[in-house]
Formats: sequence, structure tokens, C-alpha cells
Amino acid sequence: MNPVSGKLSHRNLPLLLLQAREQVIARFRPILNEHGITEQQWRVVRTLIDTGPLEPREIGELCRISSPSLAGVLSRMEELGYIKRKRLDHDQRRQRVSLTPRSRSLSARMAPQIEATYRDIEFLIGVEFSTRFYHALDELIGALAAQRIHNGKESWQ
Amino acid sequence: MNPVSGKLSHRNLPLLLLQAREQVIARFRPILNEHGITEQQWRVVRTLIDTGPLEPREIGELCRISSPSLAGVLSRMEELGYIKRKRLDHDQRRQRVSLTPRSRSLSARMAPQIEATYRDIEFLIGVEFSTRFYHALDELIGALAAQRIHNGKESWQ
DNA sequence: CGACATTCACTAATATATTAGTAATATAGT
DNA sequence: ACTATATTACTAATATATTAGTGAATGTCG
Repeated sequence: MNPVSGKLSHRNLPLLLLQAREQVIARFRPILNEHGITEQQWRVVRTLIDTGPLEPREIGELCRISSPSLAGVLSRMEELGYIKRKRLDHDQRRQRVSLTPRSRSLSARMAPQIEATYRDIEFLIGVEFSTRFYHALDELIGALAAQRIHNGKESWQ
Repeated sequence: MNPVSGKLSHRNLPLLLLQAREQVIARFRPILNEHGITEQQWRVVRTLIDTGPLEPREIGELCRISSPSLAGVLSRMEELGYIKRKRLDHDQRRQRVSLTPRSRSLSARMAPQIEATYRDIEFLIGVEFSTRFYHALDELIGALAAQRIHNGKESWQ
């Protein structure tokens, strides 16, 4: 690449991933808005549905929400009645976060629309491409995470 | 999927894309911090280096920064001396944003580290996988954007 | 047991994202 | 010219992200 132009020779990978995510999430945003829940709150709800009760630290890892952000997210979710929290007996620093009937029923109402949107996306890009793409994402995440962990950055962020 | 469990049958694609992006950007964050520039500011600088002067609306499209966010980003960048703005003569609403010597020299100092990081990533995941992954991202973005534009959502967000 | 470091959730400060709405300007069609 | 509409960049309010740092609780090691 011409050094005078100042251009970098690699494409902007973080931006490409951001653009891809935006194209995808744009299809889910109307559903979230319709049910009055934010993207991060829904990520937490969906994760807890899949895993059962978790500690904040674990939620942060799985949902990729940093500890300071999560403090606000969880406190708002608690106010809204989406989650409840309970201190652990054997470790007073920690706590257990679990869903409430309210968030479970919200999720049940949203699920059909979410699933339909996934089917739309799969139809658009093709089931085969879809499968390969998921695998590629897993491979990328795995390869990069493995090396970062190996270098002592097991702290996810 | 068992309807009683409440679990959704599709994996969380926006989250997967977010996780992938986080793993990638985590490698660039130290460089950005070292040079005291934020992720969004660097995205703008890098885009303007590649394209030349642009209008805020175009920057927003290319960098995936919404108009309200961009207002703050550009105003801070102007204060820091990274960009300059000039109103268009034939349309007083619009403006032209261009880089300054300061941001160009900053970019020149950062470029070697950025490039080295891309080489690290390519080495980790393999050049062949890397190439295929970029193509897959382009295909995904293209397919989803095309359909959204077709449905009258040409407004990028 | 006790100094020490680590972990956990949190606060503070600033930057950015999202949604809604606005003022100024420009354009289309009458 | 003139009104209706569209476009552009912006503000406001709230939510979240990032970086740094804190206090309480726990774990480690001499």
C-alpha cells in the first residue's frame, strides 16, 4: 500500500463485525421496543433462561457486559421486576440472580417473534451459509479467546 | 425445543457477533489507549484516511455511528484538533469534515502497531480462514442490507 | 493468628448509544 | 412565488460502555 496515502493495508475487521451485528440486531430491535425491553436486559433474560440462576460475574462473561455496566443493568432490571437477587450464605460478596415470573412471561410472549425473525434471516442468507457462519464465528471466538487466555488475559475483557 | 423450558431454539446471533468483535477489538484497545484515542474517534479517523473528506451523514453510515452520537464524537474531535469542519456553500445545512495534520500524524504513528496486530490475528486463525471469514461477513452484510433496503429501510440503522 | 493479596460488586467520571423530537434549510409540486 | 414535505445536523433524556478506583469479604502464606 502506498505509504504516502496513509491508508492501512488491512480492512477494518472490528467495523465489519459491528456492521454485521447491526444488520442482524436491526431486525430484532422492533421486537424489543414493542415489548419495552432494552437490548442488554433481553440478553440477560435470555441467558438466564438458558442457564438458570447465575452470579453477576457469570452474567457479565456470558452476555459481554462489563461489571460497571452490569451494576446499572441489574439494578434497573430489579426495579422493573425482571430479576431477583439473593446473597450467597457462604460468601457475602457474591449473589445469585434469577428470573421472575414477569420476565419469564415476557420472554414467552417474545419468543415466537424472535424465532420467526431467525427463520427470516436463515431464509435470506440460506440455511447452509447460516450453519457455516455460526461455525466460523465459533472458530474465530475460540481461537482468539484461547490465545488471550494463554497469555494470562482470562479476564474476558 | 421443549416449550416448558422456555428456551429459544436458535443461538443468540447478535451476541455471537458481539463476542467475536470483543475478542478482536480487545487486541486493538491497548493501542488506542496508548495513543489516547477512543474507539469511535479512531473509526472516524481511519475512515477519513481511506475516503477523504466526508459529510457527517456519510461518516455515520460508514462508521455505524448514529447521528446523535456522532454530534458529540465530532464536536470532541474538533476540540481535540483531530478534524476540521466547513459548511458547504450550496447547502447551509451540510458540512465537510476533514482530517488535520495532528490526526494524520497520530494515524501514522499507530499504523505499524495496528498492522502488526492484524498480522497476529491472521497468524492465529490462519490466512485462509481469515480470507473466507471476510467474504462471509461481506456476504452476510450484503444479503441483509439488500433486503432491508428493498423494504424501504435504506436508512442504515 | 496475621500481614498480604485477590475477588467481588460497586461508584465516579466521562464517552457513546438509543429514542424522540427540533430548527434551519432545501426541494417538489402546484 | 408558495405550501407541503424532506433532509441535515442538532438537542434532550435515559441507558450503557469504558477506565479507574473503592470497600468489604475471602483466600493465601508465613
